Order: sequence, then C-alpha cells, then structure tokens
Amino acid sequence: MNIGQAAERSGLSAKAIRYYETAGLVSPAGRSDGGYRVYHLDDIRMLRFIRRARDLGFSIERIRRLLDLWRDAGRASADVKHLALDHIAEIDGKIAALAAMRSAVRELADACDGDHRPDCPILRDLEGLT
Amino acid sequence: MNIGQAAERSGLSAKAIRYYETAGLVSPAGRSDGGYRVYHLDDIRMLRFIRRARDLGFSIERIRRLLDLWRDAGRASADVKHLALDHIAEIDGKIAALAAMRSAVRELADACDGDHRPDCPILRDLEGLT
DNA sequence: CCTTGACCTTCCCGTAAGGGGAAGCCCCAT
DNA sequence: ATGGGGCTTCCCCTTACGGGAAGGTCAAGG
Repeated sequence: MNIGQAAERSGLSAKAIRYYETAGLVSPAGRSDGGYRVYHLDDIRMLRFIRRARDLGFSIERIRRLLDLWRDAGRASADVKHLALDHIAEIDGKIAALAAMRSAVRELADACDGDHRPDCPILRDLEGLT
Repeated sequence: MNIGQAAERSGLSAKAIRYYETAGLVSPAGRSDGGYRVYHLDDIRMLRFIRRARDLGFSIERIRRLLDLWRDAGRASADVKHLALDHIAEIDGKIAALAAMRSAVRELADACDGDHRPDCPILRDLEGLT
C-alpha cells in the first residue's frame, strides 16, 4: 500500500511518516517501480506503535530506544520501564514549571480589579518591585 | 551603557535582547559612534519587565501586548487581566495534556515488573490493543 | 604608536517535530 | 490522451533564542 493508506491506517500524517524515515526512526520503505513508498502490515504495526508513543508524549529519541527494545526479543522489561520513568520525570518537571507560573500569574490576576481604570497589580509586578 | 551591561542588569542575555529588537518587542536601541547599541535606565526597566514576563511564561506575542498596555496610561486593567487569564488558560491546557500523559504512562509503568524478563505491559500497550 | 584582549557587530546554522506549499512525476479511469 | 488525484523531493516556516564565525571597536598597557 502507498503512504496515504499507511497514514490513514496508522493515524499519522504522510508528512510525519516521511519525517520518521529521514529521522532514522523507521528504516526506509521499499519503493514501487514508480518510486512510491510501499508499506506492509508490519510497517503499519510499527507506525501505530510510534503514534501511540507520540500520543503519550515520548520524544522521537526515546521512541527510537523503545523501538529497539521492542524488536529485541531478549530485552529486559526493566529497560523499558526505565525509559518510561525517565519520561515521567521529564513530564513532572514540565508540570512543576507550569504550575509555578500558573500560581504566580493567578495571584496577580486575582489581585487585579479588572475594571476600566489603569491601575493594575499585574503591570506593577512586571515593572519590578525593586 | 552597552548591551553587555544591559544584559547583566536586566538578567537577559545579549542575544535575547537583540532578538527582542529584531522581533519588534523593543524599539531599536540608539547607536554609539562605533555602532554599539546604547542603553539607558528606561531601557533596562523595560528589559526587566520583559524578563519577568518571560519568567512567568508569557509568549513574545503576549508580552508585546502587555508592553503596549504598560505604555498606555489610559489602559483598562481589565485588558491586562484578560491577557493574564488567557495565559493561565493556555497553561492549564498544557498541564492537562501533560497530566493525562503522565497518568497513562504511570499506569503502564506500574504494571511493568521491571525485571530481567522481556514481558512488558508498556510495550504491549504501544503495540496496540486492537 | 602599537598591540592585546575584551567587547561588540552581523550573519548563518541549529534546535523538536513536523506543516504548508511549489514544481514535477505517476497512475488509473474515461 | 487527458484529467485529476496521489506521490516525490525540496525549501521555508514555526518558538525563542544559543553557538559560533568573521570582523570592527574600545580602553589599557608597553
């Protein structure tokens, strides 16, 4: 099947599939006589794997390692778990940073009347308290 | 003062200051005879404003609007508050997305023994349940 | 006066993960 | 054979800068 069909069946875009190929995530697809990329069911399975991992927020680099483990019948589940825990730690870091910003902005917004007058604690904070 | 001093006093990098200039966030700095950018105390105040806003996660585009309001003596605090609330909504969206990923990955990781054996629910999930 | 070294300038490339779109083949049906 | 999709590669765009090259400027010291 062609890339359009592969995209539809995997839930990825054709652009993304080509990108994964150039990024070395998937090995170059075979080509038809006319130069079209050709995909088989095994490829679709791998593309769906990638899609699910992307949905879970895994980076391309980590997905590369997940795929390596997936293909390695002798893998240790500990290695997979380690990747997942690293990913969680990264997410936690991002959430913490966002939550800190959120509460700071929230406090400023709460202190702001939000009326037609120009006086605003938000701007006063940004101006600097020093 | 030169850009290095301005950077030090504002807490920004010289690169960032030049970037804000090309991005139209700040008006082009005056130049010395030798072509160096020259900054005054007012500029430092604005740069610190930008830095604080960046620390709070505001995008360049929103900071542009914040600066417009800051300079507008006749502004309504409601407009500033609106920008802040928009920002909070954006942060909330990101946090929600990250939290959803986190809990999904967490569940998979919890279900994984993490031993030397190859069997792993994480990979089974990524493979697709269908 | 000259040199050194720190500082500054512009310019270009790189980031993550693709999206958008152009120019040009390929393929199938009519 | 022709029309219209689908496919190809290629290049630019995104965020908010960081890194580094090539070269100009400035102040201090010999």
